[in-house]
Amino acid sequence: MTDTGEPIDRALLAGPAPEVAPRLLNRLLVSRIDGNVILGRITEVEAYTQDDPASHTFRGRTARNGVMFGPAGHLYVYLSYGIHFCANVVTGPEGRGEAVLLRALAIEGGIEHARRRRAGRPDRELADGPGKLCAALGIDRAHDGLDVVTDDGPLGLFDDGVAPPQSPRVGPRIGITKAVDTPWRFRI
DNA sequence: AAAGAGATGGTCT
DNA sequence: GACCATCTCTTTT
Repeated sequence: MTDTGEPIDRALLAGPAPEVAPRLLNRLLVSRIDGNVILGRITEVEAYTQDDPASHTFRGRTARNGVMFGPAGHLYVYLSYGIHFCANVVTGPEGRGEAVLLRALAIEGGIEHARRRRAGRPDRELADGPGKLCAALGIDRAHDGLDVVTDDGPLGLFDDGVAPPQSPRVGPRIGITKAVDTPWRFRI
């Protein structure tokens, strides 16, 4: 089995999303969906909190966003623009309604499976967007609520010893219309 | 290289 | 019935 290190510490995810987000850079997201093992290193993320007008949780709990109010370390998956799935890692204390959107990955293992799921695209475009990374790894709404801080699920977050960047590139988030100046986007 | 527009469906008002 | 935490393809510079 590939050396992916160990699952990341759930306690690390219990902090505020804007603090957790940059620490997820360079972690490994491992997919075993449909029996295909794919490793992706996280290269871009965004933080969303409950006080944040751009967040799905800003107006309170609904059927869709319920997972974001649950315990840290679970995955919040939603359908974007009726076409693409987007995946978030829930952060903060239970009841708080915040998460980190996974925006981009560098595929480091099982790339042949990612290529098949993203047929016709060059390697650098396999997972360089939130919808694209879900397509490449096979993530869909069946995975909403899944615990990703475990070493034996279909999806897992791992720390293989590569440190997060000391000075990630920080800037405003993408594709939103509210709180457009809040600098909660982090990338390598 | 940049800009524009259509696709497409669930969620919430 | 409006509004999207997007992507891709087409058209224009």
